[in-house]
Amino acid sequence: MANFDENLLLRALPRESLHRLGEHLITIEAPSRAELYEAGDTVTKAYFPLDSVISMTASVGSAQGEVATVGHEGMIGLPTVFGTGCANMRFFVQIGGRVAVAPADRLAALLSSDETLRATLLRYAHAMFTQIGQSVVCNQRHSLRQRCARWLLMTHDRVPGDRFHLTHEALAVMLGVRRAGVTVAAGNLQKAGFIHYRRGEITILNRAGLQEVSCECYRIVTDAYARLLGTSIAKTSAA
Amino acid sequence: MANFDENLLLRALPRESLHRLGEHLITIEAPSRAELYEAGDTVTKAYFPLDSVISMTASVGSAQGEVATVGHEGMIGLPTVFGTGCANMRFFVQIGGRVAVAPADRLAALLSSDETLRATLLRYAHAMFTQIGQSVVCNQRHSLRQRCARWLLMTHDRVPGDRFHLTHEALAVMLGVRRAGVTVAAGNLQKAGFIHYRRGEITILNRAGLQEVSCECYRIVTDAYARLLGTSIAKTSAA
DNA sequence: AACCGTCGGTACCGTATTGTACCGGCAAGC
DNA sequence: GCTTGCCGGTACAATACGGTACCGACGGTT
Repeated sequence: MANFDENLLLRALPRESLHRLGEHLITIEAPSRAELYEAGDTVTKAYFPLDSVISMTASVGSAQGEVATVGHEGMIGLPTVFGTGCANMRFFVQIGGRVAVAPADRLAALLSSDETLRATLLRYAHAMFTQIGQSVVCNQRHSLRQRCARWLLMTHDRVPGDRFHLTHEALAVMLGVRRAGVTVAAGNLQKAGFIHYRRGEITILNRAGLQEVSCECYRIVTDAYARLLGTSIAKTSAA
Repeated sequence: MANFDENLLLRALPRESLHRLGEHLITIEAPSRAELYEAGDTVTKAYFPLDSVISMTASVGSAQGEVATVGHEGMIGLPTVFGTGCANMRFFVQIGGRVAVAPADRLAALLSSDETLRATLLRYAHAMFTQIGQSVVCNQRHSLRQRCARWLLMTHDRVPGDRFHLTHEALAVMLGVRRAGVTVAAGNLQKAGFIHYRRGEITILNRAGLQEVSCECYRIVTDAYARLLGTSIAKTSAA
């Protein structure tokens, strides 16, 4: 059983549901840039991040744009919950770490018998809906600086500690902007003393400052997950 | 029973499921700008648009930005399907028309007993996921001109005939840009002979032309709904 | 110690879009 | 008939961002 309740979604399950699902869960180490599945793939496994961060992307021409970020507050494998079984987005490991994995068919079997499990995962689907919906308007209206701060806050909430591996290049892909654009925006945040960068290693120094710069979307989405999970996913202070 | 199968999602239901749900459905006339529900509202009714178009919006500061468009291919009331019962977006009538309405508690009761109904609406949720996810990256990368063409195509697919009521002002709010910006973009499309504008009444003249200008997102989302419904929602030619 | 790939800082110009404003035409109401 | 909104066309400076390119610095490899 171990530490599966490091995942807040699993932790929100009643003891019996978690126990039944836990039978089929194993913990694996997910290296950065590993692919969980591609658009069009049949979903054979459900993933519950423990301290890793997964990016969900959609294709735009030949490139990929980030649609959502998933960490210890959620799961990857909603197609199984929806009963379609086919992913229509790409999922890959943005920040390496541990992930709990279960076979999708086991999860599907449990879903049909365990009312509470189904209810919880459907409520998660709704929270995810809110997250993605907010991102639609966020990309419409908010500046690179705001979105950059938001992304850093979201990621900080999902990793242990205040440091994680992330290059300007990777962040640029996520935000759908140029690498040079991120350098300017992130350099700004660094000058303000909110973060510290050093060759792909970023340290969060001042969350309050980042929240000041970030758009409201950070708070809106965080609140939605708090309602789902009964506990806030935002780090309390850090640095 | 009447014409509820004007809604493609209802039409995709097996005869018995539709019959049971139809018992509780009534058709109403939804006037433009009417509000179905606001963010935070308890969902008491489920709506199935017949020939109207509903906009789902999220708040950005004091304004609202469009997240998704729903027409005869879908429904409004996913919180009931997810079992949360609480809307976290605003829904209002973008283009007036008829809507089939059922009490949310009746739908909820049917969902727990009717496996096929539940499966169909969950598959719809997945299609909606795809639509919103694609919109996230669409707003990241595509020009106003492309998004404008896409919006017009999507709306054209959801209304009867080739004409509908829409001001530059309303379209600007939907796309999250200035009214003057829409005037330029739409004027462009008009000069190209793809559409015709006149005081809030727009006529689609050349779908092929619009598809040429529009981004791929139109096709990707349309295909996702085609897989769900078993039939394409795109108008075949029109003009 | 030399090498090379990764990473980030900076600069240039072009363009899409914003903010703001003004103006003319159509339509409905008195 | 006249007025009053609504609707759409246009203009202009300001800005945010894209495309591209170059360069220096660090770090792992041999």
